[in-house]
Amino acid sequence: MNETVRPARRLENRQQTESAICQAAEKVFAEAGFGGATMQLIADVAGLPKANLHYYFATKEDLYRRVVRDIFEIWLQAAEAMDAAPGPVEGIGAYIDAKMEISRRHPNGSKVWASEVMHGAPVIQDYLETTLRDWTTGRAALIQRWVDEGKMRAVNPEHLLYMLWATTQHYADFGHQIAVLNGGALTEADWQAAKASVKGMILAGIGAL
Amino acid sequence: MNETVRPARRLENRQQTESAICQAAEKVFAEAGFGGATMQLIADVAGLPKANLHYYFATKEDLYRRVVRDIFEIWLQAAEAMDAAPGPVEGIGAYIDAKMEISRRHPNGSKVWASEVMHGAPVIQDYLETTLRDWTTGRAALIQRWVDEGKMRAVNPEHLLYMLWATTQHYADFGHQIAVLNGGALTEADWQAAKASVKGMILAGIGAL
DNA sequence: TCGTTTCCTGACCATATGGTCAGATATCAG
DNA sequence: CTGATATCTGACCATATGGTCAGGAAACGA
Repeated sequence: MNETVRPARRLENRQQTESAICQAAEKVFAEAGFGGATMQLIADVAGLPKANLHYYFATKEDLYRRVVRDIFEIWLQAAEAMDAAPGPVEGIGAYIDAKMEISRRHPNGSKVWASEVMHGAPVIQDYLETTLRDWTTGRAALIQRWVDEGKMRAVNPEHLLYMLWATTQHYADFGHQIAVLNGGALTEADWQAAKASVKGMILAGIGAL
Repeated sequence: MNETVRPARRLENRQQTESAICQAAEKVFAEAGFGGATMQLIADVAGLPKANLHYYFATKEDLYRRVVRDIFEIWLQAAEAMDAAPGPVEGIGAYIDAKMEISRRHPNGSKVWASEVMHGAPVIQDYLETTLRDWTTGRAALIQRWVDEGKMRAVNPEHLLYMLWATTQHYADFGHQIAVLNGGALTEADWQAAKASVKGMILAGIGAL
């Protein structure tokens, strides 16, 4: 029951295997969607027998839930950059940087989340209604404070947040489309340009530049 | 072979049935993804026997391809508003209005497209490489012209287009999430506010307001 | 009316999938 | 070393799915 009781050797193995499964699952779920993904394929990618997956995750949905939760945690952490900031230029700028970096490093997680929401959030409805809602309310209030203090143009805070999510996640979710139009995957320089473009547009849009 | 030869009664029936199938398919594909959608469910939604679907569309992929193509056509039409415009305020403003309206009226089509692209565009790769690429090149040139004429701030035209797509389609693709955060589906007033917010932010962002 | 073509459909099939389970294997505490 | 526990896996199963097909019904031209 208690994981701290579990011996070192086994615990290490367990974490390693679980991590491999999650990584494989994230990739497969992102590329095929929940319905299109198969436990067999995830097992193959992870290099494990299918039955072993069911030892770690009872059902496909359990595994999926874990993958979605992971990306959500990552996003929540990225938001902390926004809180300590003295104003919108630093706060929103840092948030954009962080979100863009996540789109670059975790494109599959972003896709899984997008897919889940698009399908009506059947397994993460509670996250939306609790954690995300609270988070949104708090940041909207922060933005409103900046507006009241005359640090930025009077924009609707919620819609600004939607725009931040939309623009940054677009580079993950629609990465394939962008790559095709770009004539190949984005280079380091391309990513810097993308980041600068998004930041420049939005900061100018809120009148903070 | 030639459809104009087909008698009126049959032609009318055929179009009606085909339309019903496409409408049902769009809904089901959007809600379940390509892999998760079943011909049986599409048939049920359309109110037809499953075998009948296969009379109109040989395979699931054929039907899917049709649905994706339909939304793509709609988007292409929306772009025409941009061309005749004398400058960015009218052109981009009209484009945002049109895209937002499509997000509102055809959220399912937008989701199907997003899902397709996220999965690596297995069936519409050619659209991306031909039609969409040409379209993008043309509009980027138009935007660059506006920049050169001093009608707007010097922004990267491609990234501006990505931002336009991201922000407008977000209201369709993530409509569920937005509805939850909004405490219910967007009302007419909410949509007007969303439209105004997106337009205001972006037009200010490109220095055209 | 009549033969022809198009349209429709229930029943069926091969296959793939999520999940199970008994038994083998490895690791552990004592 | 030994018994107990956790981990692993090949073989298996019930079910669901995309797709087929033979034959019936409806619409058509003449």
